[in-house]
Amino acid sequence: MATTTPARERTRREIEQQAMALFGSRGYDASSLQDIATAAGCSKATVLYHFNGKPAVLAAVLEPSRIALNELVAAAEEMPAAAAQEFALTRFIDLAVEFRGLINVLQDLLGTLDQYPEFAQLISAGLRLTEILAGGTDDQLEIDLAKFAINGLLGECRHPGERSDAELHTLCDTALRRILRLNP
Amino acid sequence: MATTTPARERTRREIEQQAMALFGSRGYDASSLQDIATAAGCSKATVLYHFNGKPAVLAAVLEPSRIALNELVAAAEEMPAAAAQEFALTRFIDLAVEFRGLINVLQDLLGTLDQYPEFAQLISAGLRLTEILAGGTDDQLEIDLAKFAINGLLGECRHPGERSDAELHTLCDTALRRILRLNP
DNA sequence: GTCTATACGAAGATAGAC
DNA sequence: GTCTATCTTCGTATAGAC
Repeated sequence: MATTTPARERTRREIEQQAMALFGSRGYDASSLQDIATAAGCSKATVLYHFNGKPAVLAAVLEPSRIALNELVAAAEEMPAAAAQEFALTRFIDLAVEFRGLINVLQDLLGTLDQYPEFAQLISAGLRLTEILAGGTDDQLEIDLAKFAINGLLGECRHPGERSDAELHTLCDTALRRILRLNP
Repeated sequence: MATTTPARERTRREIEQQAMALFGSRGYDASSLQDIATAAGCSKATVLYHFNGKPAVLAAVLEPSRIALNELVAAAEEMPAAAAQEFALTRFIDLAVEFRGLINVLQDLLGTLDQYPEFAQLISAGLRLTEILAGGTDDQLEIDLAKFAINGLLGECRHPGERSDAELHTLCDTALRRILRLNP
């Protein structure tokens, strides 16, 4: 079962890759199924044969970041609160910088994301991350401040080319530490 | 010229109000011209007679907040930097809370907003606000932090009904003061 | 001046031929 | 598996009734 899919999944992966490039550069809404199909060298119907609608294409594109976020949260939940907070802060900034091309997509969809069951796990991981970043406190204000910080971070990661990875990293680290009152 | 438009502008205002309600509850993209026309009790073509395209409807809906933001920035620019910073912080939070129903719309459109000349002034006012909130410094990190704060604030104002105005106000005030290192 | 009726191209999605 | 043809609805544009 390891020698898989010689030509079988080739089209699917091609669609996925082209969709990722288009979503990253133009955003989700501005990338039509026709655009994706043309870029992948197939027809619109073929895209919809491999993926059950446009949101499913997006879900496939976001899969690697979803897995990474889940692993981050799972690892943090094994730690005591203070260590988890520090761990989540640094690792989440790493993730945001690494996948920053896709954050455009998330921001495009944040308002309607909860309408798609494909993204339920992504949303719940985001909520758990919020609580971890808040340091495990019960104080609703601190939890809301952590959410505030995540929103700011997502907004900052949307403009590729303006900053280097290192600059973006510094900015996010400074902002999160100030909001969460964590020393560097 | 004061006794104006008995029935003249009634349809226009009705369209504007219904569009504001729809944009606020469902977002811009999810509200079609047909939805707006039906809610206003007229046809799609009538909407387009009064407004030169869907973005023009949005511009009309955003007009009050645009004016308020411009007045805020203009007033702040008459003050010394430190006073302007404090003034902009408190007044901008007031505005964000007051118009929070429309912030969904802004977030929907932030990625493509610069494609519409209707919103150039709104964007430039936002940029000037960022500099004022940064306290008039030249430090790019501090300016970026102010932008970070605005992004967080916009993100927080999107969920109506979850918090009271007072709670939202407290949250934004705390977050902005922590990021900008301003004492309460 | 105000509005309705109608048409156009492009979007997402489906059915059925090959 | 992949295609063409077709459906509905979207935003937009125009012609013409009142």
